[in-house]
Formats: sequence, C-alpha cells, structure tokens
Amino acid sequence: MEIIEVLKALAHENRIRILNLLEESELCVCELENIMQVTQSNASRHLSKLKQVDLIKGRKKAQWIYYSLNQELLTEHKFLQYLIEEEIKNFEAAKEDKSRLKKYNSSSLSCETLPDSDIF
Amino acid sequence: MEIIEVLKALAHENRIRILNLLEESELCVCELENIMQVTQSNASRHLSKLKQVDLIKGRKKAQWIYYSLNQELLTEHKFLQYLIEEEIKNFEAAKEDKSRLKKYNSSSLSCETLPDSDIF
DNA sequence: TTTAAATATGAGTAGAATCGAATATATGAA
DNA sequence: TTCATATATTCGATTCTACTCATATTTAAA
Repeated sequence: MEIIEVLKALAHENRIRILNLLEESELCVCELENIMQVTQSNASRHLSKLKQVDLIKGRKKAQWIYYSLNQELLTEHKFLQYLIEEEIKNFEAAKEDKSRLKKYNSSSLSCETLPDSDIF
Repeated sequence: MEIIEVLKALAHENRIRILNLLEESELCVCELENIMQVTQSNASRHLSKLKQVDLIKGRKKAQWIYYSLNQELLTEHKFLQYLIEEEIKNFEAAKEDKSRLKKYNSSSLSCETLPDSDIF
C-alpha cells in the first residue's frame, strides 16, 4: 500500500462520503449517484480513484457494478478502519447520506426503478 | 475537527515526513529543513498547513519555534494515532528521515551550529 | 437486431495546491 | 543601534485536480 497515494485518495469530500455509504452496504454507481445527488460521471470518477488504491472493489452483475469496501485492507491498516468506522460518523454530509440511504433501503426501490422515482 | 481539512493536510509527502519526525521529538524549522533536505520556505509552508488544522503546535523560544505533535488531538482521534505511530513507519522516505534524525541527535550539534556543519 | 440503460473515459477548462526566490518581521548578539 | 539568524509570507509560475459535457462500451430487454 502506497500510503501517500491512499491519503490523497482520502482527501476529498465525495470520496469520504462514498466510503461512508459503502460501510453500510454494497452499492452500485447509480445508487450512489442518487443518494449523494451528484452526476453520474462525478460518482464514477471518484469511485475509480478509490479503486485505484484498493480501498474499494467492484463486482459486476449484469450491467451494474456493485462497489464495496475492501475489508482486507481495512483490517490490515487500522487507521483506515478507525477513520471509516468511527471518524466519518461525525461528518455532517455523511450523516445526511446515511439517512437518505436508510430511506432508500426501507423503500421497495432498487437501482432498476430508481431513475423514475422521486424518493430523493 | 474538520475531518476533510485534516485529510487534505495529511495528503502530502513532506507533511507526512514532518509528522513522522515530530513523533520522535520536538524540532525547529531549521532542523526539519536540514534533516529533510528541503528549502526553508518549503518546510515552513508545510508546517503552517499542519498547524492550521491543529495537528501540531509551536512553542517559541528566542528566535526559534519548536514544533511538536498535538498529542491531545491524536488521543481523541485514534485514526491519527494509528496513522502516525504505526503506518508511517513503513514509508521509505520516513525511514530515511528518522535515520538522519538519529545521526543528528547523537551528534553534539544543535540548530544553532547546524547551518555550518556538514552532517547531512 | 435495434434500443435503452449503466458505467467509464476523453477533452477542455477552471480552480487549487505547490514551488522557489525574494522580502518582511522578530529576536538575539555584537 | 546595527547586524545576523530564524521564521513566515508574498509573488508569479507551474503543476495537479476536479468538474462538466459528450462519447464509447457493455449488457439486457424489446
């Protein structure tokens, strides 16, 4: 792990918000896009930075790619675990994202029906 | 603590190297400058970024300013403690800095005599 | 096979961060 | 008071990041 590269990957609000959401559950790009209310290309680009340094991994299923935290890396590097599991909690934007994620999870919507819904 | 601002402050090799050295002992700008082999303005600039987010503090003594880690912040935020005390160890540039610091500490030089010495 | 949706990426641009050199400020020593 | 040293800061140039828009690619569904 290239520590400086990892720290650079962590140094952006949207990427921290993504890690925060993935800590809760695996999500695809269009779900992140909707929950975070950012453009598709914005979400995709930040995901790609996180993936570059192995903080997350992607699982392809049909035309969707489900992203999740790379738990092995977090286990090996406790500072990442503390950052993601304890520190981000107190970040305001992250709280709001989690509340939108809850709302989404308790709805019957999926990434397939999401585009036409007005849940957010 | 503004987590995003702290993460941005951490996202630079020289600043990580500074934190690594300060973990060992309190140091003034000219000592850091010499050990890290960077220009005076470079060292000063990066110190000021770290101070802005409270990662370090400065103690003035005569014309020198001795910088040290803000241990309270590290204690409150375990991810910082793990990052600085466990993670940085494995970063190559940081290892080299520590070895130069040891050499400096075991010499009888101080920041007052340093400028004219050829220890580095 | 055509169409539509999900995702990634290229191009261009705007803004942020970094750098060294020079300068300003503060302090101690002569 | 004058000079030298330590530190911070201003400046202009440069490099790095991030953004949006448009397009390419993959896959499923019609």
